[in-house]
Amino acid sequence: MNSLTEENYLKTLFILSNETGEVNVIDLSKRLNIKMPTVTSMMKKLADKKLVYYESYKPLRLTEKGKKEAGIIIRKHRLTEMFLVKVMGFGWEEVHEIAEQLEHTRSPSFFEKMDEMLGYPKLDPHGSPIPDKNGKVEWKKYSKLSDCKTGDTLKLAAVIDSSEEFLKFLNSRELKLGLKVKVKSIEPFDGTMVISYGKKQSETLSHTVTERLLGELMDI
Amino acid sequence: MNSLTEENYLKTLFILSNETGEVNVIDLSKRLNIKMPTVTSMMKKLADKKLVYYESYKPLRLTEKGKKEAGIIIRKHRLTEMFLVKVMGFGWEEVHEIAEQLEHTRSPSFFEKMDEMLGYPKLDPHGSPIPDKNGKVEWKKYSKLSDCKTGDTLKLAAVIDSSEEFLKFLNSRELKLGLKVKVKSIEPFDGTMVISYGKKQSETLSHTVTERLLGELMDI
DNA sequence: TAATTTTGTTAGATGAATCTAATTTTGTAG
DNA sequence: CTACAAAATTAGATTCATCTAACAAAATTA
Ligand SMILES: [Mn+2]
Ligand SMILES: [Mn+2]
Ligand SMILES: [Mn+2]
Ligand SMILES: [Mn+2]
Repeated sequence: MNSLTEENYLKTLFILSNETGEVNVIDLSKRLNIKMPTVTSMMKKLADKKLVYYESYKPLRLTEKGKKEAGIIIRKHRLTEMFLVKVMGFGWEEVHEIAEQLEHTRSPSFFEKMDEMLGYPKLDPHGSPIPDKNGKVEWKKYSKLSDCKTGDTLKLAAVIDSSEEFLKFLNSRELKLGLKVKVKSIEPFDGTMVISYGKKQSETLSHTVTERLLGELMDI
Repeated sequence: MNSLTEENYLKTLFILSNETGEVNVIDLSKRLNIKMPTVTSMMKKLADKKLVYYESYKPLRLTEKGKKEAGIIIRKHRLTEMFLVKVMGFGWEEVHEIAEQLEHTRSPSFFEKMDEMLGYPKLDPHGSPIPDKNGKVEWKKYSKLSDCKTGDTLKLAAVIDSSEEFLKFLNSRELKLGLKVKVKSIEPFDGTMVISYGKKQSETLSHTVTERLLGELMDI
């Protein structure tokens, strides 16, 4: 069995790999708020457990075993988020922190039951895919709103950031997944966008916001 | 904030105090499966935090602060058990181990929501009272079935042991809380009882079982 | 009361997960 | 190609929670 600490390293390494391809010690260190020497020694420990390939000064990579275990933790995290929203009535902005804790619960039947009650969902409340019981996951390739051009229409499908602050901001603008947003103009200097969606005729979003919104580009 | 480890000591000390009055190092040690020197040093630490009164060779006692914190953990444990049974459909024999983990979750709103969904229950699935938000709890004084005499009728209200094995045994005999059981005879040698309840005309229970069953004595 | 058993404490060690400081390796910019 | 900066590693310390071994106090038994 892996400790809670090890689980957090595995999960974060898995997610970073899918975000950015290569993951270096410093990346994990920043994401986990843990100093680099600590990360190095944990990588050696995980390598001993055959969960990570580790070679000094080389990028960090999960083994197949590591990917599987990480995927299962992410599964538990995302099922929990879905459960908190759909069954318990939490807002999507409230669930990430709670799931961060519950994801370490050791009880297959607890998550089985959630899955069943939810009707075997494929996505979490933030649009991220829920890995299957073997930790396997298909990552859809969405476009970032920030990469759209004037005139494009994007159907929002996922957020890149599940923090309470960001999601509260989206709530305040009535931005939710499923909405079709149209790019009305882009400020060349800093990428600020003016968009329209639903009843909103023109809403201004900073680049910081638009690069955290993913969706499918609609033709027309 | 207290660590998960500290929380388990507090909770166990609280429960043992109410079970047996005085609690000594050896009692906590046995209940937690932790060696006595470890318990002693943890008691010193909790005393520094004003959660426990500690004097060498004296019984262990929680301070008011300690009782409150312990009560709140027990509240989370018992609300969780109730939630697992009533909302998620687990059997009463399956929930203790899961609650043992979830009780350490740091999220007041998570337990608020459970409480709300359950309609502010006063008892957990094993008949134990759920402490209020300040950790206060009223322990009802029930009679043990093992203390009953031939001819007595006891309305089952709580079990003393929430382990999966014991509750599965009760399930196998269709023994549940709320049932009225009548003592038909008692073997003087070892206290084995023959009882009747529901459709069962005569069921034989060992002392080990009857001393774990609590209820209210019915007159008549 | 004296001997023995039980309970509790002290002392010192260990492993997990973290840190800081110092050093080394790698990458980059002139 | 050298110098500097960034990234990574090594070495050594710290804190938490645990253990074993040795000793001491309290309780029980004879
Ligand atoms: Mn999340
Ligand atoms: Mn976590
Ligand atoms: Mn329980
Ligand atoms: Mn616990």
